[in-house]
Amino acid sequence: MPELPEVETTCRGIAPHITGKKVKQIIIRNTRLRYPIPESLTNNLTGQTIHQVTRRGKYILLHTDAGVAIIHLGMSGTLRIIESGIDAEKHDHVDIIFDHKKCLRLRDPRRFGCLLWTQTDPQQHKLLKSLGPEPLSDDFNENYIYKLTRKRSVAVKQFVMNSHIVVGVGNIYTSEALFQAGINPTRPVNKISLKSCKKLSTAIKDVLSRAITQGGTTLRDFYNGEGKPGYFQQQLSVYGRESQPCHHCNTPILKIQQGQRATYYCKQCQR
DNA sequence: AGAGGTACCTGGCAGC
DNA sequence: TGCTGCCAGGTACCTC
Repeated sequence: MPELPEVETTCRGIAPHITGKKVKQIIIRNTRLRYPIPESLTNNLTGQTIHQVTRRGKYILLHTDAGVAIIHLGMSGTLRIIESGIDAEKHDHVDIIFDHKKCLRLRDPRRFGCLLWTQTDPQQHKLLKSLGPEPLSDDFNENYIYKLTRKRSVAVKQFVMNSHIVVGVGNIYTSEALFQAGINPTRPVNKISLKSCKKLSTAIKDVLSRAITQGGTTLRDFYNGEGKPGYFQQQLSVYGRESQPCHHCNTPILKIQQGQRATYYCKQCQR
């Protein structure tokens, strides 16, 4: 489910409710996420005060004096704030219960997400260490893209989706950004000019920013920290629009397969 | 080093 | 109604 806008929306949704609050109890109903939830999490996080909620790529970090909880929502995870005491449903794997009777509940049907604990710098954690730059930062620009693409022949769609190149841009927003940039998703990256790299970085920033403003994209099951859906799906130009007319030229939108993932594009507008 | 495939897991839906 | 197969927003890890 979540790409960067959804994770950012989740962070913004939960932060005001848990920042400065003390963890009273942690209930783990199922430790079997992508990586097993470590015992060190319960042992160390209980009794700690969350002093900051931050995001790195699609990872959500809960900072305390004792260490940092690292959360990834995978394909189907949600984090929401509820009143403590509400019955858990089938895929509600973890409750972090706070002093003020609020509960941060992690639900993840497909269990592709994770919940880890680190006592050292989270940026140096194995999972975060080699991530690419944040797409909305100045480090992510046409020169960066141009330099990294010269010796690669992979399709631009797969290049953009690689988190070691740039974080947070998943299947939906890659298709959308490539449409906005007018670039065919199958184009080998080393065939893209500096000028097109500029269009690409600009489009990625624009699509992500607009999606964050809309509270993310809810296709089936994304809800923010307060249980509300996102609205960006109403503005999708190509994603999920196979055979429907392109908003710009009326040509039917194509759906193809790239690296086992669906790609949507307009062959007329994207060259 | 880069590219491609596989694995993890469940739910929803189309088709029979 | 019920079964089967396919698809889904992610990404680490393996091999070539």
